[in-house]
Amino acid sequence: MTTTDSSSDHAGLRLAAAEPELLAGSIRSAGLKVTAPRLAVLRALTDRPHSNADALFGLVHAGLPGTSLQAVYGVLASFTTAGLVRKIEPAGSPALFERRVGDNHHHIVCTRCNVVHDVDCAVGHAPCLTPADALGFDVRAAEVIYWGLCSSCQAATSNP
Amino acid sequence: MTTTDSSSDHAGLRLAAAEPELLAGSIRSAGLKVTAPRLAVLRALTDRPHSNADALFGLVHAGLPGTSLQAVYGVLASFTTAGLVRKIEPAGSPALFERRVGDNHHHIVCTRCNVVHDVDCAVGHAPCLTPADALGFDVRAAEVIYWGLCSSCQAATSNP
DNA sequence: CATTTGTTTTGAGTAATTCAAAACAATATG
DNA sequence: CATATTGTTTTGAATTACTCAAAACAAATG
Repeated sequence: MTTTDSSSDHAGLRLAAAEPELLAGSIRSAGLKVTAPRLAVLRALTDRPHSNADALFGLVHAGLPGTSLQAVYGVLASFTTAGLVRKIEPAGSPALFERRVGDNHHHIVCTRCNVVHDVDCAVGHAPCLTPADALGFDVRAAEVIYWGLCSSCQAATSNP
Repeated sequence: MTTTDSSSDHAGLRLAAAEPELLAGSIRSAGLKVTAPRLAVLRALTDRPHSNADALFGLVHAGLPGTSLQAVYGVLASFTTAGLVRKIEPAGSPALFERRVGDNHHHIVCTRCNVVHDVDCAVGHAPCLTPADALGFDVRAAEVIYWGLCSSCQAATSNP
């Protein structure tokens, strides 16, 4: 664990020290207790958006060896219901998580290497939120996933 | 097994008799052998689009008790790769299958009762096929899922 | 009708995730 | 600041949806 100097609040914010406080702050303001596994998951997710539970477990466990995979699942579940992270579930992939929430953004997934990137939708502000015929549904969200080949995989495919 | 009268091709098509032939025809023209489990799965999928493997197994097994769940998975896999059915995988749900393929249509899912309906996209012919920034991807498909409350669930929610 | 090729059965295995009880830790309270 | 309360994590097991592999079997082909 990094040295958390509790008297550091008198000084100017140094980035390395400030970051854990920011993470703790967002956990606290989501109404959740701040714990070491939660900080570690949130930091891992900051560094590696679109990670799955297993990858996050690997990152977290490296710095905090006591942490269990189930704890990571638990942290992710509480974060997701608290609106602190967003869970995405592309076909054929385990669930992925990201901190970018509250905006209406979508994803583009490479069918070959499975890399995921964020994309904003083409159609203005609230893209595709109105289907041609909502069939009486009260539509609350529209989820768009683009599938294709990322540029590296296009390159790898043309020169094999 | 229904009586397959191979001499029936001389007569006019009766609907009850014609249907198995139509099903067989589409299996054959997908380059697949026609078998009883395949006919049964395709028929079940005609009657109940957006079914999962388990539900299809139930329907198929009722009429063809020898059929195994793995056979249903096998049939669905071959149908999917042959382009005869489409597999959709909404978040939090097992995979669903439908016969409506080749057109660009999307889905609307009830967050309460999980009912699924087809929808055409609002934005013309190839909806959302162009993300704001494709990030160098060669985009091949766009998948849209709308989430909301279906009309029955809206009613059930307002008068509890 | 025999052969080939593809399909299904049977049985086992796996990945991702969830559940439950007990141990434990963070915040609220006296 | 000690303690109670509540929420979190650990440990261990279970479950769901799905895949794999070998042997038995059936459809199409010549």
